[in-house]
Amino acid sequence: MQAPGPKFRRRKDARPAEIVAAAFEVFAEKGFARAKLDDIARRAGVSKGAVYLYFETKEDIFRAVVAQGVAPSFEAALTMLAQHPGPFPDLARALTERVAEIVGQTPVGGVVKMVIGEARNFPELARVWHDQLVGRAIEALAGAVAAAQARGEVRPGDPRAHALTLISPLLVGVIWRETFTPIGAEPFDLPALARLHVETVLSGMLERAA
Amino acid sequence: MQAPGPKFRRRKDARPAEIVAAAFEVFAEKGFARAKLDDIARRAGVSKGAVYLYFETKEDIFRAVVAQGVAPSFEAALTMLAQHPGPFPDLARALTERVAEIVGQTPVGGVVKMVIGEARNFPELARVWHDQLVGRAIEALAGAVAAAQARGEVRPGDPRAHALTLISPLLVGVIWRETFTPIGAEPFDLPALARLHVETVLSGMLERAA
Amino acid sequence: MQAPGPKFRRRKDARPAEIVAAAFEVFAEKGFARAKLDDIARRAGVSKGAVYLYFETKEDIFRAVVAQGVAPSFEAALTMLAQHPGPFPDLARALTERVAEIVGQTPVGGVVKMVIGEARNFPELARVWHDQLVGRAIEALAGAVAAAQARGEVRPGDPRAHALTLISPLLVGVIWRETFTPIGAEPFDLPALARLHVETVLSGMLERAA
Amino acid sequence: MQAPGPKFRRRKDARPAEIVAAAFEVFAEKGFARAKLDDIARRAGVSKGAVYLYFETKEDIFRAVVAQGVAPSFEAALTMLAQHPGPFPDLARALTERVAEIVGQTPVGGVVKMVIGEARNFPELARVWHDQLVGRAIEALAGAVAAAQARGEVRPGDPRAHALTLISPLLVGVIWRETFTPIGAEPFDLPALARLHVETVLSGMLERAA
DNA sequence: CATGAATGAGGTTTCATTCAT
DNA sequence: CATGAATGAAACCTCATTCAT
Repeated sequence: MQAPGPKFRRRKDARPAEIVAAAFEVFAEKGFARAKLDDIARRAGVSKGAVYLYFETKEDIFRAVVAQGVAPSFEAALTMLAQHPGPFPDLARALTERVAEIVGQTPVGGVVKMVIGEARNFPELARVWHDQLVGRAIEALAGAVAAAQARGEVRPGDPRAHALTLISPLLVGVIWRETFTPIGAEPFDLPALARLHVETVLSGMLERAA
Repeated sequence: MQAPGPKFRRRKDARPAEIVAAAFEVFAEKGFARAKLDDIARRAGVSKGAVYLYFETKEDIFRAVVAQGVAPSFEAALTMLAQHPGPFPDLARALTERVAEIVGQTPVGGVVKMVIGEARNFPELARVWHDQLVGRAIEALAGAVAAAQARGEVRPGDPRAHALTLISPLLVGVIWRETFTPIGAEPFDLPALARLHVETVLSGMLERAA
Repeated sequence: MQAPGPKFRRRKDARPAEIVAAAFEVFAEKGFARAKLDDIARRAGVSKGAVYLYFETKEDIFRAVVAQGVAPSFEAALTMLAQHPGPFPDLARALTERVAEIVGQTPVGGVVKMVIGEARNFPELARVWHDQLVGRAIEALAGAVAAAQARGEVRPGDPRAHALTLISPLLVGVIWRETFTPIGAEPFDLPALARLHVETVLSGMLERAA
Repeated sequence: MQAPGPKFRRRKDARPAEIVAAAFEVFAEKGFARAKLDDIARRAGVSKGAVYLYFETKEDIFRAVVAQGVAPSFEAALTMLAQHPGPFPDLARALTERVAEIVGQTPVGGVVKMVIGEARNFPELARVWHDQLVGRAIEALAGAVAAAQARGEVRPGDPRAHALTLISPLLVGVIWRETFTPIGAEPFDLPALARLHVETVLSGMLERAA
């Protein structure tokens, strides 16, 4: 009933990761809707049908891509945040440095773009990203700020707002890279940005010794 | 000089704007690909065919939405930036306050989301946004920073980076509102955030009187 | 060293029959098109590839199912018909009783459904069923009726029509069971139906003793 | 609006019926699964897309075809059954004659085949057919039988079984026509069959005047 | 012999765009 | 100018069939 065709090798274990990797590239490049299954499959080196051996639908692949994007080594940064005992400036410097590294060396940017662009269409994904990453990070950082405030290290003010002040430029830096660098806009040097930013903000946040 | 025409003459001229307004809502809600011409037409109160009397393609509508969705509101802020004569802190406070207002009272958020999500698919739009808005804003702000640095008001460091430090939290605040508030995440109070942020950063940016 | 258990000694010869049995269930449940090779293989306890060691195509399996689904059970009834020497009422009673049994104890119903539903798509199957079973049965029964008419036992009238009168309710009973019982319709008691029916019809068919 | 008007393009009112008619032919010929939307559209003289202006899915078209198949003038027969006041033999003769007519002149046969073949996959359709047609007919006929039994006109026995005896040959006749006539089997003359059958059965059902 | 991962043609469904009215 | 029925090119997804292991 169906036509024959050539075969390839069997790589059951490796396939899903290969497909997710290929899908990541295509989704990051085209967005969800313009990404074609055909492209994903071709880039993964498999047939369209093979993709459906591992994922139920195109949305499922997207979910896998975004969910996997949560992982990359932010865990370490979050743990650092939650447990850091020392003075606030040290924490802030270590954290922004670490985040700048991650952001510079992993493709989080692509995922961030996807999450922002498809949050309305995939609310579960927005929720996962909030609950497991962004929300946790903000709360943890706000917690550290509040503790520092209690110790008199940091000036008063909504700790969540302080937290946003601290990490926003890095996020905007990634978005800039994803959005404007491809059309030739001058890029930002993220590590340098991070260093300058953290010192500026620390100077402003810390209670001045009168 | 002519006498005003019949009533629905006015309506005729208003059509394109009505369509763009309707399209804006649909695009902001669904994203480009999931927005249906049918929805746009219905929400604009016209037939699908009528849309094609004013726009060539769906992409054209999108371009119009993105082009018109923001520029007007920000023009004033940009002018303020370009011409502000006074000391840097005054400018920074005026600017962030103005931006927080705009961001709180207009649907820029939706457009920002679209630009980020569709930049790869519509590079001209990314370019327009960069050249006419974001890029200009950054450069103008960086210029003001550089001038203040020359006057010894602001500490050394890449002026563009300083500029990013200054406006990022507001941008992230809008993105947060578009991305995570719909799934129940705690929102940020943007004006309050702006006020706290600008004071913090100013304290840190300004050269300390020794 | 241990002697390998005999568990791997699958009854090779039984395989095709097992597959046909599994296929029968799936076809009866889903119809030809919605029956999946995967289901058939799984239900037969073999791999999909194994199915193709014994059958060329899905259609082949279907042919085997339909061909085997009937012949065995009815052969005896047909022989009875062809050879029955006694008076017509005895034959009619014996036959309907036998048919009711078969119909009650075997899954002919499923096959009947398939033949009716797929006759246009598999004309050879319709032909096989007609030539080897239904047609033969009708002709044989019509022959018995004609003989009885010749002996003056049965009233005049097209013998094939009389034959249809005699067996239709049983056939409709099976179809009812397959079609309407699953949705909760009140079922028919086939043996009771057969008994009442044959007596009614005999009373009507038989020439009245004057 | 009116008039034998423009037969060109826009036929919104006529389309659904045309599509259902075309679909009926294709479904009757191929069955649900092998019927292609393309064929249905082409036979209806429209594009594939146009079909989806009037029906949500292929299944919907099928539902419309089957639901419409319930209508054809059985209503009159059912009313006749429910209200017939006269003696049972008159009712039986009128009814079988009417049913034979309907069955001979309308394409119920095709629908019957569909209902039998797809009952498991479309249980709602089986239910509609049972509740609105077949079940009602059986119950009404059984009611008439029971009334006749109460008047001493008809011999004892389950009234539903008597009802099945009465109408089964006609149903089997239609199925035969759909299943075996296309492959060259000798057809049945349904009106003649109906006449012979009803007389036979009546002779057998009626209480003999002792 | 047996397995099951892989293939890819084929079918359904969507929706931007057109054009007769 | 407006309408909205109609089009048809994609795009997703299924599953019979094959063949390397």
